[in-house]
Amino acid sequence: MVRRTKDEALATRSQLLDAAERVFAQKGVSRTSLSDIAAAAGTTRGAIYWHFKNKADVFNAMMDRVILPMEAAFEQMGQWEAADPVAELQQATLTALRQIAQDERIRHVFEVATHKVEYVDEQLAIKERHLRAYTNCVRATQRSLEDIARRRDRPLPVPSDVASNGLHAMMSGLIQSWLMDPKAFDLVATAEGTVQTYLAGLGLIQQPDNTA
Amino acid sequence: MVRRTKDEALATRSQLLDAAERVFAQKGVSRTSLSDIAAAAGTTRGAIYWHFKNKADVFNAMMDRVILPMEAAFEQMGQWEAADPVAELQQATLTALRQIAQDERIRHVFEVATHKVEYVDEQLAIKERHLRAYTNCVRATQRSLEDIARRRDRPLPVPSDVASNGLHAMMSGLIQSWLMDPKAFDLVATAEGTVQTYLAGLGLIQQPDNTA
DNA sequence: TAGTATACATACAGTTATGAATGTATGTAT
DNA sequence: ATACATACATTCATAACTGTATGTATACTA
Repeated sequence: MVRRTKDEALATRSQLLDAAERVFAQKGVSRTSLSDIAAAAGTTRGAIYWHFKNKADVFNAMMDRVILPMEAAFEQMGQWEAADPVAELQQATLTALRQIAQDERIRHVFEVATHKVEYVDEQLAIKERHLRAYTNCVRATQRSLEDIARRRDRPLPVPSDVASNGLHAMMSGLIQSWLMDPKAFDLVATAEGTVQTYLAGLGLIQQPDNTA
Repeated sequence: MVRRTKDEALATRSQLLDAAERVFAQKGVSRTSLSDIAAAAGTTRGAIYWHFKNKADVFNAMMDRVILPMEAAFEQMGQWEAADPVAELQQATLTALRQIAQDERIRHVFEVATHKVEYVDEQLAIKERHLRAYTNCVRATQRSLEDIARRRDRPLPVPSDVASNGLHAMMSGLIQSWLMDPKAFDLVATAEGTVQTYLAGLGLIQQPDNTA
């Protein structure tokens, strides 16, 4: 009913995205109508159509808001020469998991992205971006592994692309199954153990000692 | 227009499920109408409503037709004492992957299950079953790993639940990312390498030799 | 301070899917 | 041969969602 100031308008925009996160996570993307989102945000569809083109646009904006910062953080890895590249690799993989385990909003968005959206038509663009980000991440890890092997002057037991694909598959697999049933296991602890095991299998670190 | 014999009726039923597999894989579950499926099967919605209750029922029947046999096959593992349990474990994990890589129908259904359906409402039941199957599989592997460790009289470097969770996460993660982009890497070859690496990390086999 | 663009709310028209109801011709049991 | 159940096809009413068009009161701007 009233014209808002610019700041207030930005606030409603982010409230709409907040609402979208919640409703998408609860009902799935296809089964939530724009009315649902508007109601959850305390507005009407008019506000949505003012700020966004349509539901796909809302979805993209919601993803961007969470994914872009995470991607930026990952781009950092391997930029400068690390003293202990193996430790750096472990840290990089585990920080992402910690965020998912701790931050509810990130978890909601990941939940939507993994089990509450169908990657067809308009959403295909997101899938492509998701895929590119994943591929970049795998390649960065691959380069890192090759660098480590070169420094040690000993080849990896498997090709570097195989090794990096396996590591990332383990990560995303853990995230997936943990999102399906968060109380089945402790995400961070399990990830620590399995990453150590895998890196030990690659001959990069010693086997963890399980004498508890 | 015509009354069919019982065999013909069963044939239409499976033709409907075949059509559902194709159309779901192409358009996603929520965006395909029952008219779409009927048209793809060369019938009308009347046939669907005769054989199934609604779209969710069609989806469930479609999943059952592929998943039930696979589950049954997995139940076999570890039933009798294997001469080489480690090899048995490797075989069990790899056969599932080979099926997905080779059988187009299984691949379609997995594609739908991973990226073309939203697990909410009616589909929640399928998610639960999926989860139970996954959990059973993880537990079976866990017991197998414990058995192996006991035979060797040497504990695993990480707790057995952590070890088995990691192995299955790697498998499902590989399947997921391969389905997203099948030409990114060779599924079976990569799985072989990473499983070997992981089992080597657990101290169960020697490191693979990469001197090609 | 008048005018305009903004930030929505409301109203409307069009499309589409759903489930139920009904029609119908044939297989099948008696 | 008759009667009924089967295996669909067709029709219909309804609900829901979408996009657009329009209304409106206010913030901003000159």
